[in-house]
Amino acid sequence: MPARARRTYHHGDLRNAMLQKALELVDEHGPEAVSLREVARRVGVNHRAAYRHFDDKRALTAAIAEQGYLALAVALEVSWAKSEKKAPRARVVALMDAYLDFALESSARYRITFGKRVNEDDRYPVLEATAERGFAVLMRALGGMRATPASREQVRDLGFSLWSLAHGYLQLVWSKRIRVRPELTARYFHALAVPLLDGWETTKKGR
Amino acid sequence: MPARARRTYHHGDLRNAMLQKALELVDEHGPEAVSLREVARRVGVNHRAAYRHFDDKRALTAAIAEQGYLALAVALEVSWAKSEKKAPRARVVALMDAYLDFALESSARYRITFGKRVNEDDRYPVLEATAERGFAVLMRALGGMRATPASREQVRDLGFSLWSLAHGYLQLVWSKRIRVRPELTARYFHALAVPLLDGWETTKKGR
DNA sequence: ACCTGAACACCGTTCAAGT
DNA sequence: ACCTGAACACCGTTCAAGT
Repeated sequence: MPARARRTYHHGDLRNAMLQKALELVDEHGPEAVSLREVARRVGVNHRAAYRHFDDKRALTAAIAEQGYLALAVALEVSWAKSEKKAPRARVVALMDAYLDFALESSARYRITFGKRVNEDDRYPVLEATAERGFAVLMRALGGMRATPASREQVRDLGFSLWSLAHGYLQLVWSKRIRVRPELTARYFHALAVPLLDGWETTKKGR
Repeated sequence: MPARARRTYHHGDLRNAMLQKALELVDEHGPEAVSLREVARRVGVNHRAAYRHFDDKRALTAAIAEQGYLALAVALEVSWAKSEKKAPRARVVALMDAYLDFALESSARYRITFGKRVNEDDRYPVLEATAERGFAVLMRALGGMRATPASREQVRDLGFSLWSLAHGYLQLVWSKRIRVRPELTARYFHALAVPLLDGWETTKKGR
C-alpha cells in the first residue's frame, strides 16, 4: 500500500521535502545528479507534483542556490561573532578560513550555489540579496582592519579581490589546475591571500 | 538525395568536423547545448558514428577543452612575443590583458575548457599538459619582473594568485556577483590585480 | 574500417484527468 | 488546491546489422 507511506494524499510540505532531498542528492552525487524526476522519486510523489512548487527545473536549482548562499552567510556571521576578541586583521583571516571551510566541506553545494546559469537568470533576485548578506560581513571585517581610513570603494575593491582569489583558487583546485594536498588546501590559500592583505596595509600606510 | 551532401559514404575527417561543429554550438548556445546527437546532426552523420572517434560524450568535451587550453596558450604566447620591447612589469600586465581578452571574447569556450567534470577526470592527461603550456608563459613573465631574485616556489605562488584572481573574477562577473559594465570588465580587473603586483615588488625589495 | 537504425533507460515539460 | 498518468521530444549509450 503506497498510500501508507504518507499520512494523506497531500504531502503538506512538499516544497521543503523536495529541497531537502535535492540537497542530499547534490552531496551524494554532485550537482549534475539533480533531476526533478529523481527528487520526486525520493520524496515519494509523482514527478509532476514538483511543478506545483517549482516552475521548472531551474527554479529548483535556484532554491538550492538560495539555501547555499544563506548557509554561507550564516557561516561567515558565526565566524565574525566568534572572533570578537581577536585583532582586526586576525578577524579577516578567520573569515577567509570560514569561507574556505564551508566551500571545502560542502563543495558540491558550493558549486551549484555559484553555478552560472542560475545566477545569470534575472528571475531570482533573492540570490543577489542573499549573496550580499555574506559579502556584507567581509566588508565589515575589512573596514575595521586599518587605522588609516579608506573609501568604501577601496574596501569594496579589496573585498572583491579576496573573494575572486578564494573563488578562483577553489575552482582551480577542483579542476586540478592547482595541485595541493587535500589537507593543505586551506593553508596554502593563506600563502596566496596574505600578500594581498600585506600590500593593502603597507601601501596605504605609506601614503 | 542525402548522399550528395558528402562525397563518399565515409566522411574522412569526422573527428575534426565534429570538434568544429561542437565549438560552433558552444559559441552559439553555451556549453550545455553540446550534445553528441546535435553535433552529429550538424555534421550530417548518424549519431552513432560519433562513437568511432569519441569513447563517450565526455571525450568530446575533453577534446573541446584541449582545444581551449591550446588556444589560450597560443594567445598568451602571442602577447608575450609582441611585448618584447616593453618593461618586465608591463609585459606581465599585457599578459593578464591577453588572458582576460581571451576569456571575455569566447566566454562559453573558456567555461567549457575549465569545466570541473572533465578536468577532474584522469583519463585526459593532455589537459594538464596543455594548460601547463599557458602557465609556463606566465611563469616566464613573472620571473623576469624583478631584479631581486625569488625562488621558483615564490614565483609559482604569485602565478597561482594571479591566475586564481583572474579566474575567480571572471566567474563572479559572469554569475553577476561582481557587477561591472561590460566594456569596463577588463579595466576593473587591473584595479584588483595591480595591488598584488605592487605588494610583490615592494615587500620583496624591502627585505 | 566506418556508418546506420532500432531499442533502452533516462530526462524536462505539457495536457487532460483524478481526489 | 494538490497530485497522477499518459504523451512528446529530447538525451547518452548498447546491440546487431549494413556498405
